[in-house]
Amino acid sequence: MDQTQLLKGVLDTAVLAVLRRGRTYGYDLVRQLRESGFEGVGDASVYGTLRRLFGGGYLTSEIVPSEEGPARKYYGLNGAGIDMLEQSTKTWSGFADTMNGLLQGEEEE
Amino acid sequence: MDQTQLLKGVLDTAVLAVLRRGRTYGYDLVRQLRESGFEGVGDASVYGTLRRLFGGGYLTSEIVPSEEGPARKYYGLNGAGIDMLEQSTKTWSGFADTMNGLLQGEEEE
DNA sequence: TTCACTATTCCGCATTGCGTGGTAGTATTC
DNA sequence: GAATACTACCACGCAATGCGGAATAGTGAA
Repeated sequence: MDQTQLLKGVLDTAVLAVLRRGRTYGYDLVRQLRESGFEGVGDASVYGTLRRLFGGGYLTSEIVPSEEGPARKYYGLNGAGIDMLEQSTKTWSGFADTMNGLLQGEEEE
Repeated sequence: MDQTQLLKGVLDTAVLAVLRRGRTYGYDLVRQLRESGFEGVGDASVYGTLRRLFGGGYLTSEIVPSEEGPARKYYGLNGAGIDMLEQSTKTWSGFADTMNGLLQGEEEE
């Protein structure tokens, strides 16, 4: 009923997609995701995703002092991250097509 | 990377969508899902989904003896199931739009 | 008879990944 | 110094899928 379960397996892709627009830190990433439509996304989920992606070698990370709070941890895509984004974009597209076909009663051929 | 995680939160919708084409039993439903594109879906996942949906009051169920094996358990949509399908179709559409927007770098306004 | 295979249903365990609630630290304002 | 915003992160729980296996029923082969 809610997006919770839909998010699974998609949040990493969403995070990578936001990161493609430019480097950011977790707190801001959450904000961007919510503005993009994932309103209910939890910050901890995003931090966890960032941790997983970074641990998997898909992201770069750099700590930058801030003047309005604690230091920010900026993340950015590296080569592997870009590859993964492309890859999972394809997976998503195929999946979405399958889903849409099913939902529309596919009356083609 | 694979569809495993993507399936979560979508399998029920997919099952309902297949059921809208007509009543069937689990084994055949698995076959239809695989033919539709969800190739890796596990039978136990589908049976679990059917059990959940039936338990939630979204399906009718009827056991029919078969001549080629054990009795089949036919499932069909009832009113609640149809409502749920409509509802989750909307949720899915919104979600997919959000995702696609993110992935396409949304250069609109 | 026993073995193997197809058809069909279902259970238990492990895993993955998101949410909730909580912790903690810095800067600003009162 | 108390409150509030900004920022990062952890531990625990839960939901849902996969995997492996079991059980039932029928058919055909060894």
